[in-house]
Amino acid sequence: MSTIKEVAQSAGVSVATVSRVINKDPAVRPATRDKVMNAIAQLSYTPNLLGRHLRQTRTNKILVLIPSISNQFYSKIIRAMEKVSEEQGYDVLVCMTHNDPRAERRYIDMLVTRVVDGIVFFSSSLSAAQMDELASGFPVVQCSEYIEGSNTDMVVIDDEKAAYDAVSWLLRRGHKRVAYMGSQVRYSSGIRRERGYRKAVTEAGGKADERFVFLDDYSYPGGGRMAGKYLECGSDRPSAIFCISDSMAIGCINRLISEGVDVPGKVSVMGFDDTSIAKVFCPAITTVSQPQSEIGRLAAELLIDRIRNGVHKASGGKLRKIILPHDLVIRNTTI
Amino acid sequence: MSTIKEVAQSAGVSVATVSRVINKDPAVRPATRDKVMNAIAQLSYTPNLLGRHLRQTRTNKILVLIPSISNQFYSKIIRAMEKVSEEQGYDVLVCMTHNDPRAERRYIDMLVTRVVDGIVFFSSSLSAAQMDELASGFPVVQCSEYIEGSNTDMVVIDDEKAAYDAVSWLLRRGHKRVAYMGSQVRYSSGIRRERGYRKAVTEAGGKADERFVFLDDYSYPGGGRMAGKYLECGSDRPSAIFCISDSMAIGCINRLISEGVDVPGKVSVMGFDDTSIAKVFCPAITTVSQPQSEIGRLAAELLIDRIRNGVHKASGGKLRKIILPHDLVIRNTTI
DNA sequence: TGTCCGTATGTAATCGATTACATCGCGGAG
DNA sequence: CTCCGCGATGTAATCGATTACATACGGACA
Repeated sequence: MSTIKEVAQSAGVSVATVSRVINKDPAVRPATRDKVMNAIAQLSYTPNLLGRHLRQTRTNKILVLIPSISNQFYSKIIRAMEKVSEEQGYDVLVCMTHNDPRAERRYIDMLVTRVVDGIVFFSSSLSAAQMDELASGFPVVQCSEYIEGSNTDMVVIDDEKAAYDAVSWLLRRGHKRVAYMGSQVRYSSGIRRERGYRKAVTEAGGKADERFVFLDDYSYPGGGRMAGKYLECGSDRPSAIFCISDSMAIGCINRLISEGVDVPGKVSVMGFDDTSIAKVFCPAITTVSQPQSEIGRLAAELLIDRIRNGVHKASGGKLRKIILPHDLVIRNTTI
Repeated sequence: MSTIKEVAQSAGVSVATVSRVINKDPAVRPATRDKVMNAIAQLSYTPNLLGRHLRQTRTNKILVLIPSISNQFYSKIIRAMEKVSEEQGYDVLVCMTHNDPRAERRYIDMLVTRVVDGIVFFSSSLSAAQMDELASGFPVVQCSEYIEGSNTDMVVIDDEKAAYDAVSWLLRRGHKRVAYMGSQVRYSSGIRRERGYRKAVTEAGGKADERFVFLDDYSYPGGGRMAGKYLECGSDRPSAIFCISDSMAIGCINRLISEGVDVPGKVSVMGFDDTSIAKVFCPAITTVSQPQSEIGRLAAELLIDRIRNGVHKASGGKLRKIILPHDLVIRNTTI
């Protein structure tokens, strides 16, 4: 690989001039520019960004940290982030933590060691203090998930209220009891949704029956397994199930149907996220939708603002916690 | 942010010594090491990797380029890559091209400008010549998809044969005709699968009826839309459908069922990839499985080998094209 | 013609690390 | 007692770029 020095030599100018040409400095004579451009083409030279970034102390890249790409939910959000980022001249990198704190640490290091300019967190295993400390030195935004007690910019929905609304709706529709299917990994959103679930149940005069609070993972198979447990409960089981993801709901519904239990005839099932399959699935899934594009757009904007204006000065130093509205989408898996 | 120089000053040693401590050079006295460690902790110093990488000319990061994370197929493959990479001390970054050549170019620049050490391509919009040129200077592996006529390391399955096997199986089971549902975006794997489809149909004495070759996108809704077109074909439509992805198959099946068409009673539907939902879905989906973990593992190994041993010297300079076996997984959407 | 000024380019410091080589002090061998 | 070698540390070059500052040149003006 050729360097700026070789180009300079080959063009018969100094490295400074080559750098000027690369950076489109108007103060270089057309004739010189041409010479340099030729040399660049000749040697098929591309600047080493490490050198540039080292000098400029910025990289124009942002990192998005998610647990896993196998969860469809992130797809639309990240797409929106990419749109904003592209407009603003930033590249978006995605890394997966698989809820492994060590992996997370390695990727956070990319920020701390200045390989990227900022991070969007979807769930983190940091403590509130650690997160706050990171955010005090680097541009950081929490998205969808957030660490309880932490103070950073964030874009979220009111998960507790969303779950409360969903479960309340089921109860109002005449279901006496509602089962809960959540995540074993205690994502903050999961905790809040469970809280909303319990609140709705309690307020309706019942109390949450621990036999009907199931935990597994976010996947289709996870939903299937929980449906299995649910079926083992015998005939006094609830007539409605609130799942905290669409994948769970689908895994669950398929299991129920294959065991001959009619959905929604015998059991109503509700999902969460309104991912692309929810509308297409048969029966179409009743679910809680989040404004995914809006979430992604805002998160990217907040982050880039912090990057551009400095961690402490952006938005006058004030934190921004944006809570976006959720929405109940009634389809055909509930009566 | 503090630098190595500040740490040196604060510890009362030279930068060289600090660097030695960071890099665990055994030749530094325990007492000095402690002084330095203290200073590091005091200043909460973290090395700037740009500086290090600039000197070392490697970054220990590999980039995985995929069209979009909304396709579940990549999930398990990338997971396997992450495992290998972690063992070998590499970080995995994922970027999405959305089939936009400009976006792809920007991410390839991360390789050319030495921000990452190598790239795994899942589909690319480069020409064969461009890909070959890139591969002649940088570590590159093509995975699942590959550009026809290009010469790089690659890990793939025999898509043509896989589709041929799948469709032949349907024909042998007594289906007189088989419809094809593929991707509008002409991924190389799609082209080869279509070729395999046509070959099977032709060999069985028929010829592919263009009315029954549908193209849309890989998504659930795409499958639904094609099912709509299929239904419009009236009563002389084929009794089996071969889809080139599980999502398509699911979207398709759901649409068929909701229109009262029994699957597999009236129509058999076959998917591709054996993603996690295929087994769980009801009815469970007959599909073509690819050894995803194996694909990911091998692709990462090939790439890291090229990175470690140099583009031209790795594997004695020979290209490695690994073709892995596929497998027909018979479940309940076909008779 | 001499001074001044602006334009185009070169020189060299700099970013933050690594690392080849130099240096220093100390203990053991002769 | 001197010299050698080795272990521990420092000095300075280096990676590949950017950029502040210096300089050379040429033209305008008095």
